[in-house]
Amino acid sequence: MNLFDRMLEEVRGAIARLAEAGQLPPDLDLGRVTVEPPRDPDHGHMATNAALVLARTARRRPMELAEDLARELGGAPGVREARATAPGFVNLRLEDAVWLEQIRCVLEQGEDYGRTDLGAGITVNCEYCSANPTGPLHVGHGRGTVYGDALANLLAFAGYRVVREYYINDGGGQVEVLARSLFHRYREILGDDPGPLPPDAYPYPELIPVARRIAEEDGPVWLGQPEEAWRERFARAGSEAMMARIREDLAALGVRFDVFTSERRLIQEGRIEEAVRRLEEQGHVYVGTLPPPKGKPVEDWEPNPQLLFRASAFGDDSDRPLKRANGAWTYFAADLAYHYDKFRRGAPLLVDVWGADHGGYVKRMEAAVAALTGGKARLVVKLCQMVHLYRGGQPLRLSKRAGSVLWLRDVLEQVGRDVFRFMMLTRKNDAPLDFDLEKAVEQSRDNPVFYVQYAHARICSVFRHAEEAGMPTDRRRLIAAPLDQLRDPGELALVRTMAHWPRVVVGAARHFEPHRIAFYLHDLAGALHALWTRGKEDDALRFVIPERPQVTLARLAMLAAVRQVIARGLRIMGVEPVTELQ
RNA sequence: GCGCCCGUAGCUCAGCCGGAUAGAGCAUCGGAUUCCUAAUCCGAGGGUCGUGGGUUCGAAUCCCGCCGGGCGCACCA
Repeated sequence: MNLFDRMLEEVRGAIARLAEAGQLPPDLDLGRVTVEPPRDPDHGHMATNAALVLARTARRRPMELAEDLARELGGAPGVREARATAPGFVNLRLEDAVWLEQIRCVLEQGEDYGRTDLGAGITVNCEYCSANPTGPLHVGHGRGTVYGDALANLLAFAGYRVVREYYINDGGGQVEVLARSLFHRYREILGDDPGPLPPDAYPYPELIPVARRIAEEDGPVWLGQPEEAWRERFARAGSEAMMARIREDLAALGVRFDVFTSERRLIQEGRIEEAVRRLEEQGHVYVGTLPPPKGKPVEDWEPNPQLLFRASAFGDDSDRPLKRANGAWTYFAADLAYHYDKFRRGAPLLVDVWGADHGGYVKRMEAAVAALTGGKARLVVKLCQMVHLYRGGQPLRLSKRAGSVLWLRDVLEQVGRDVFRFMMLTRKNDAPLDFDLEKAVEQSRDNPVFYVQYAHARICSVFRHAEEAGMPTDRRRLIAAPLDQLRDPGELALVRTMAHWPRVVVGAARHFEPHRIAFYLHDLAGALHALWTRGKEDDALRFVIPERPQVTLARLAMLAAVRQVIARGLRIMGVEPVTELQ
């Protein structure tokens, strides 16, 4: 249990004692009682709002109740001071030893320090990336993929059983476009002049080798054939080749999925009919005509009766088509079947990471999950906003039409996986993100990646020096270090920041916000850098002092613990901690 | 027109389930390097938290209106 939860228990105990003594009514609702670090460190290490929250129902003045609580808490183990302050907070100061003991916890628990059972072993299916198999990943895909991957790491650390899943959209119209694009290249290769590339075709040169392989394997047999004859062949070859390329891109990003699910396969296995039948049984499906779209007028709009899902009964703004006017299943129908499939594979919590341009799709998917699972599954959709690319402060103008796309792979080659991953997590998911290729490569001081990496590397450097000086650095000795040697306010501030880690994990996991890890690591690195510099000004504060082995051992233990927490945080972000920078 | 997201310092953004005098980085200005990595540190200036109401002990945070920006709005994905 982390320190804040431990103190919350003490607060609850104090409230129970007051209730027993008749100074508080029994059975108060303690749901809103919190123990948090105060914004202003002068107020103490922790503060509880208990008196403020309970005053009304207890019919007590907040300040008086706070004073009663402070009196009770003053005697709690590890509490040095408990003081009531206006308007009714109780500020707590803990014994230094309590904080310092966290060092030993970190060293003993290692990678597990900060792990929580928040998820209670519940299976969560995280679906992210899921880029169409029609081309390589670009930078926008990169953001959602990094976010999803870090979120999956975070949830796993927070006690969920995590399934990482990629949905391959290989069943719809976009792979037919891919097939036509490939066929165009195929004709070019075989000298059967197809004319200029049609405007809706994918212009990527990455398609040329795929077309060439078809030409080599099949020869000219498809020339002059109608689309129905070659579509399947080209669509299959194209999507498989592009998925192979996407898997390479994912590997370059350091992302691994547990499951790849193919839309085409879901369709072939009759899953759509199955899911729609289930909705039908519950009376959520009907044939009807939707009103015309409200946005820009659609020129070829005609009122058509369609098979519809009664999404409006589940909070959506309108009912949604399951079949097109031509009778084919819609993408939504397949996606609905897909989500039902994920639920039936054993995940009551479904997390989808989408681009912000799919925001209009959220409600209908939530409605579908609610209807299909009878409310037994919860769908959480996280939208990632756009990435704006810059180079040296100048916005990068890219246009798909002109074929000037910046592939993720190229960016990774330029800036490196770790920089890219960290930068993608320096904003919360629903805020747009500026990414400057030049600054990221520069490794300049306004690059937060290196600020954090530098802290880790500095600690590694201290250990190298300690070993050269013949100081013990093994884990066993560090765990037994005399932590009471750490008395400097800077040391204690660093240790307290480090001890916030379990809290950060819980907050980040509860809100599905891995960016909080990045901001926390920046703070922790800052506390380390500050302490470091004081050692340059005052010899007594240097980490390694050969003449004072006890102090040195305690400081090395502290540094080892901080390094452990930084490394853990970086790994959740999918960033490799470095041991030196040059 | 409707839905979702956003609006916090000159710029880019944090702000945890409502909490105390609203924070960080960049930029500007002033300092710190014999010695564990200066890719660092210390300090200063800079904010009506878009705006108007409401809820309450307390609102950047929750609710409503308005203004401004982004995304989306049958039969694509």
